[in-house]
Amino acid sequence: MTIKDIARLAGVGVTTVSRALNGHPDISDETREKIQRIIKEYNYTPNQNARTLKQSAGKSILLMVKGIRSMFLSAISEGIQQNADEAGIAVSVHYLDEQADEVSVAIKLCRELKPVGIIFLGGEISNFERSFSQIKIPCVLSTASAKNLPFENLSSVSIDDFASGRKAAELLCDMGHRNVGIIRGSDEISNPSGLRLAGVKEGFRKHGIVISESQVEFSSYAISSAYEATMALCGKFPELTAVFAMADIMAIGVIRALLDMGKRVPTDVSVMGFDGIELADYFSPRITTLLQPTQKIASLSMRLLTGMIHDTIRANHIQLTPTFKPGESAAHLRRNSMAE
Amino acid sequence: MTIKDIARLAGVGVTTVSRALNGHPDISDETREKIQRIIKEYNYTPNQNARTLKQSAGKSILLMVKGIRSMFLSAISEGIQQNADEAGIAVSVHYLDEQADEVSVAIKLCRELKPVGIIFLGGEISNFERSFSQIKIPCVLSTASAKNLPFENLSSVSIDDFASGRKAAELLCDMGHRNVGIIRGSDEISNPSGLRLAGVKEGFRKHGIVISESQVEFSSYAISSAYEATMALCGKFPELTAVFAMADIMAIGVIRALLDMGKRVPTDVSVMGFDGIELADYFSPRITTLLQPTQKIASLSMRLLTGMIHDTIRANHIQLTPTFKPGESAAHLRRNSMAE
DNA sequence: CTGAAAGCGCTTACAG
DNA sequence: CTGAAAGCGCTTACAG
Repeated sequence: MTIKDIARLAGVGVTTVSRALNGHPDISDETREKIQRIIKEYNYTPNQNARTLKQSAGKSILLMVKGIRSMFLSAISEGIQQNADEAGIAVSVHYLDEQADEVSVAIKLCRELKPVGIIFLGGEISNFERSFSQIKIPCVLSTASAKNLPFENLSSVSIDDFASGRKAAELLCDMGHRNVGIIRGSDEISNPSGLRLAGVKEGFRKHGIVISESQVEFSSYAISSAYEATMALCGKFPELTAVFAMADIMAIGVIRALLDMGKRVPTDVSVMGFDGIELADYFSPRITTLLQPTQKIASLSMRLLTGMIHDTIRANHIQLTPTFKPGESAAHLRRNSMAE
Repeated sequence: MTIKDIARLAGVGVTTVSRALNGHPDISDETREKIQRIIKEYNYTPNQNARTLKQSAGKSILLMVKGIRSMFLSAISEGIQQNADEAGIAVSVHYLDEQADEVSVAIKLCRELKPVGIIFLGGEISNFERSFSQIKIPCVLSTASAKNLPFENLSSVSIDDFASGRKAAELLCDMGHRNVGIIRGSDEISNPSGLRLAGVKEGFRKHGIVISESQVEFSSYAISSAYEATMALCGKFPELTAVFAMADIMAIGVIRALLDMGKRVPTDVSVMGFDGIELADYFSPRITTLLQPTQKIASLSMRLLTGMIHDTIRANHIQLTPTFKPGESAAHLRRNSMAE
């Protein structure tokens, strides 16, 4: 069943069928209805390959989600898709794992899908530096800031990662913690966890505390990875009274590791997470965390992208602030366990 | 940059470039190497739209994953992709949400991707009954049995859901539980949770216990949904001493709800999960569960599919057995809280 | 081992 | 308002 069959059945040319298919105005109501009836009757759907092969430009946007299992990104992704639905914009979602190069994949997809714009959820700055210049359509990087990148067609929506790290440090300081271990993500300085770590250091420095490398461990976004990292951290920095994990999913591995070492949370060790995923609120203890405004990130990403597509705005870099969400996993340091 | 440009650059015809691209044998080493050098140099990748538009049959398999956020299905999905990688088979993964009709979507994708086979992860039996007859290529349904469906090109790999439900009932009975609440999934009788519920009833009947409708609540695969379901369940069946949740992700919502009602797990109420996702092992308490053999499901699914594709086997329905995994969320009923 | 030509199923100027 | 024709970038008989 092709457009030719429909044309024959309807007694019209293929051009006319194409017009009916694409809601083109130059067609009589009568003809359009007849064609639509036949399409329905034969349950015909046009071949997308042929369509995009020929089309000079598609009309959908591309959503690249890096971190298929991430509950945090899922929440934003769903928000974006909802926003797009409401605006009548088709979105083609592509999932990548943590190691993939999202920019290279996007470049390839651009040729095949010819999207009008792209939203990158959870991208890696270095991938953008390496090859984003090949992408010429409007794009938005969500959850990491692109303000230091030299691209005029790339906006970004993120939290202020440096300030967020500082805030985490201050919250833990206010609770009396002086010996804090840190579980961080990706090892790039310009990525969110690099910026947050710098913020944490700055926050502690204000209180006269220097964070050394022995207080920091790397982890991927797998719970098991955070578990291992915590074991290693406690080995090299046993005096810690609190752990700051840069993602709630990591905090879960952290808490389990602490429990397995016979430590109570938060009585012996406090744990602070980051992101504010749904699971954090169902965990036991409920995870004390810094909540990222996922719905705001979603709607702003869409708004920036459509604005750039319609040429009403230029590339723009928005930074939001996370909210402290008290849970049950962090508490004031007890006097008797203070090292000082 | 198209195949024509490459042909011009290499001083050969497009047919020859196509041959080099597709690893066709009828080409001299010299020519192939020259073409490959140019492809690398210009970083050319063929347009998939044009390719599949023309190709009578593709060579990739389709993997339809229903339940994008499901950690259980993710584990199987990753196993399948790994198996496919090792066998040198390309797989195109498509994610759907719980409400989508995976069979209709697959029918559409077949026309566009022309896959040689499809694996459905987490499908709904009723969708297969409605429209699977339109699919003519070999398919495998994973995690639900298709043995009662009349399709010669559809195999299945699943656990024996009825026996699994009975096993859960027996385990809880052995722990002394007589008043067990059940949090089940999808409301279709022929789907896994329907079969498991029938198994649970059978298991309890052997011990002279009848499970009434007031002991059963529905839940989606969202933690919050299981939380609400548990609240409702405890309202209408307050005497329960154990809850069987048909997915670990539900068990998390169940435990949180019980804790919020001031009940201790497992001291006051035992909770048994299902699936054996990684998170279950990091939760506190560790979730007692029935572990599905995800890696075995993955490898068998691939083996069945490739066997059918190469016509060496016919459609086949394999049922596996889950393993009891003792955790910390279920325990023997304490004497003093026994109702009898 | 190689290449010219047909054609996959659409869309898009172009002409009427 | 409508249709014949060109062409998107490939693959695939076919002929050499």
